[in-house]
Amino acid sequence: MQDLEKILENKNVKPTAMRLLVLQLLRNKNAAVSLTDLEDHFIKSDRTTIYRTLKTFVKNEIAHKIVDGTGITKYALCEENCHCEIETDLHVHFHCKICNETICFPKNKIPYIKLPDGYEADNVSLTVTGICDKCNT
Amino acid sequence: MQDLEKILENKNVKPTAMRLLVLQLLRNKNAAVSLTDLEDHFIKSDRTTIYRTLKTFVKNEIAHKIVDGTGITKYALCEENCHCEIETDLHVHFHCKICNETICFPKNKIPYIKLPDGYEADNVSLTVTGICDKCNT
DNA sequence: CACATAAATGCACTTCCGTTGCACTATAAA
DNA sequence: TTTATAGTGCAACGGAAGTGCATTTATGTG
Repeated sequence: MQDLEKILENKNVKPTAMRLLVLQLLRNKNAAVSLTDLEDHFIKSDRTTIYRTLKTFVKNEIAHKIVDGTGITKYALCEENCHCEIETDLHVHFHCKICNETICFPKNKIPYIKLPDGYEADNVSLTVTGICDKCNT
Repeated sequence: MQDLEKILENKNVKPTAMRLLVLQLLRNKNAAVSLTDLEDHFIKSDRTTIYRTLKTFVKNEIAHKIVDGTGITKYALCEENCHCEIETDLHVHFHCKICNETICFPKNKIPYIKLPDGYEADNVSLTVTGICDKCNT
């Protein structure tokens, strides 16, 4: 619990109760979570507060915003030493259409994409949709 | 115009007026379009009709559904001989955060992603976000 | 300690998009 | 012509993201 505060302070984010709770949950879950997930979990807290907490986390490079094709924004903790650089820090995500979970594949870095002249990339997302190992018969 | 009907009939879709219009627009645009885009363009037509037209197109492999990270579903025509197979038919998409357009890079096929044992893929999306050549200074 | 300021939180509300149910219309088959 | 089927239009719902404003909590200063 102590080190959770450290994580926030290192990113210049004040360790409020809400932030610590969200951070803790993100850390214990290896799947990406949505705003609604958090809302259902922290029933005493307001949606807006959680919403803004996540926004702060993304802005201060504590968490990633993940696009998994469901249309619902998910969030997951950045890896250690992540600076959200597109060449080095981005990995593949997998969305299971059965259990509806979205998980990170940190080992699978996103390969380099050569764009035509004039195009400039600042983010890349690669999502695989299918059936995860647990849901696979 | 004649061949538009052919395209639909080849996919077992009856060539109604609405479908021909949507197909024509998708063909002339090299960018992916959203339901709202079409709605704004065909102001005399109902949203639901266009929605279902797109749904039919996707089901019958006339168009792709595209995830570009904006949270808004976009659509683009399948390439010739596309069967929406993940190994061969899927390509990279680029979303420009300035002009808000999403375009296809049919030349950039999505590289093969090796998943852990037990995982089964049925779709892959790779989207690059940034600034397109037209919006780049 | 008292006060002033700023940050964080909670509540209400809005907007946007996707989706569905139902009635109506046009088209194709008998 | 009648009947069935497919397509279209209208209305409405629900989920999710986002905003404005009031209230509470934390922080700093005299």
